Amino acid sequence: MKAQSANTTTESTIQNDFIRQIIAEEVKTNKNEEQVVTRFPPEPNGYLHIGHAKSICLNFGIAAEHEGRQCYLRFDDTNPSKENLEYVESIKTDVHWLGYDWGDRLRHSSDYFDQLYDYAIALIKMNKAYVCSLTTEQIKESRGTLRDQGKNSPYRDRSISENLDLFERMKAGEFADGEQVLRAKIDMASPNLNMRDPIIYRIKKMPHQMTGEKWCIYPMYDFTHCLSDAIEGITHSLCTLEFEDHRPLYDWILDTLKTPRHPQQIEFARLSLNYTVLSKRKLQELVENNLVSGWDDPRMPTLSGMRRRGYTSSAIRDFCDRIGVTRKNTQIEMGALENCIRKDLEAKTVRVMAVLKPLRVVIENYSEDQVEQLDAPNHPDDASMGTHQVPFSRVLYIEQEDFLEAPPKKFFRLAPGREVRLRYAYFITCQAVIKDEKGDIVELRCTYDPETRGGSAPDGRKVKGTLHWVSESHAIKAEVRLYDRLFNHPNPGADGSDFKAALNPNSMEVLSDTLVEASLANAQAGVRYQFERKGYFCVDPVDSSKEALVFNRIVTLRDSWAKIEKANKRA
RNA sequence: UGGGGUGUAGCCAAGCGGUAAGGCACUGGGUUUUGGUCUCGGGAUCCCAGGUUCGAAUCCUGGCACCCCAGCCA
Repeated sequence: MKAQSANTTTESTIQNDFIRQIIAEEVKTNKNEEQVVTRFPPEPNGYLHIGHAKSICLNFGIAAEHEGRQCYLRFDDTNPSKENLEYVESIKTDVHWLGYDWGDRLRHSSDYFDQLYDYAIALIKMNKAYVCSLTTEQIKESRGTLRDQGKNSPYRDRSISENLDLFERMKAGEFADGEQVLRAKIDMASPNLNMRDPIIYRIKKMPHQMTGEKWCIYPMYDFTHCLSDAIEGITHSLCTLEFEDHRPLYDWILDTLKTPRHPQQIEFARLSLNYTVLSKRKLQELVENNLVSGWDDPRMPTLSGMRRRGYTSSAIRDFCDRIGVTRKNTQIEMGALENCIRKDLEAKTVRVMAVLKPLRVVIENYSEDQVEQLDAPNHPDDASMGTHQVPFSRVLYIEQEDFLEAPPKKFFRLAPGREVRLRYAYFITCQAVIKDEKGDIVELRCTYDPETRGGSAPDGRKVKGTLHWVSESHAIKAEVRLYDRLFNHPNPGADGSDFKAALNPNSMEVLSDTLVEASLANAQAGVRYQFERKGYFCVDPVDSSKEALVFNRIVTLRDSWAKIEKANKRA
């Protein structure tokens, strides 16, 4: 049996956020005769990030909790100038990886272009929409400001037949981009800017990733989204807070067109994480300026980046469960995310030894030609995970930071004359320190106690420190990439400066002389390990090969010695 | 002195008139062949001010702070 509690990743906490409460109440009072249906509606104009994961978990999660289990994956592709198929594919990959399946409910807003066009015609016929011939600047001017109401367009009272004709000609390509737009006729005096005769169709003479050359007019988000929801039979249209002001328009369109269904829009706060940025625009900027290696750079908060880094989807789902869903703008600490991945990996990961920054150790009383295979459990608290063997010999390497000539208080590791345990092996005592001409330590001469094989002394004597190690002649050289937070400011760019100025120059440290234990010879791409005492690592799926292993550090272990060290320095 | 939102511990977050859950972080102890894990313990009177009530984080009034909105982006 595992020592830790069972509900780390398999059982998720029962969620009862305000949205689920609303839905539960409605189900109870049978408001929706149909079942609960949701949708995740990304625009394919970038890669998904951890913020999208929150929405995915919410939408697919809620659907899964109700009869029918329906959640659509809908690409909101109404702007061909920003969208492309590469993004579509990456989004599908990421949603699946996160553990969700849309079944046969894959849709594009562009699937509805014909219906949307008909709805626009209907609006015109109801005298609720008109073609406006004002220029972009004129529309902007007449819209008014936050304080002052707008002015009616001189084209607002065109006849229905003229509007029908003009709209038809817009569709036929008779006008240039920007020359005409279709606007909903609502109220230019509304205090809500979205209601001041919003544009619902614009001319864009460019091919669309899905519909090709068929259209040169494209519907705007506000017109498209509510109708797409209605067409699909979405019952609850969950979106982020900035769309709150759009809800009256969402409702106006559906009410005015008397759609058979009227989904309910509910807004929640988007995720914000400190020490990173979660905005497709900013992430794209990092990619385009080569400040990271790509959308899947392991330092990126994108799902593809986190996946490559070694994050598990279960940890991300757990994270989304823990942060909750509210209407409060908050900033979550990176530590909360790290806690989730540590917790997940703690239970699942095989323990191995890897010396990141090696220091040579010669065991003087161990014969040169001897090699012992020592048993090492794969997991200290889960015998069912089995064991593996690690070779021990006369020349070893330990971590440089595990030896100090002049150890401070509470330093339990190796020092001249001190005895420590080599994990799963023997107690060793440092007898001499060898330095080069510059005075740098290059080697330690130690002795071992043959009686302590396996790591405990028959006489009952204790040692405070246990070090990880590798055997020189058996170890495998590997590259290790130590990742740290991408930014060194909790809220990059918040003070009005360029967010890129807050980039952490030390967000990646590449170690090329790392030595890993022999059992890692066949480490497969994407597999995660715990390097004992150092952290969780993942075989890089892109750059690693059997000949040249590359490991990414997913996250460090909690390090209480680092805290003591810090406190020592302060004192 | 336009409209829409939000304010519970350092960070999240329950609470829905009956006397402040939980998690993360921090911190103290125990266990431990990872200074890991596990485990036990420690912190708030709920933005402020009035009011209603036997009783308010929860209701009312008035403030204050912060966020969002003036793309032919989503």
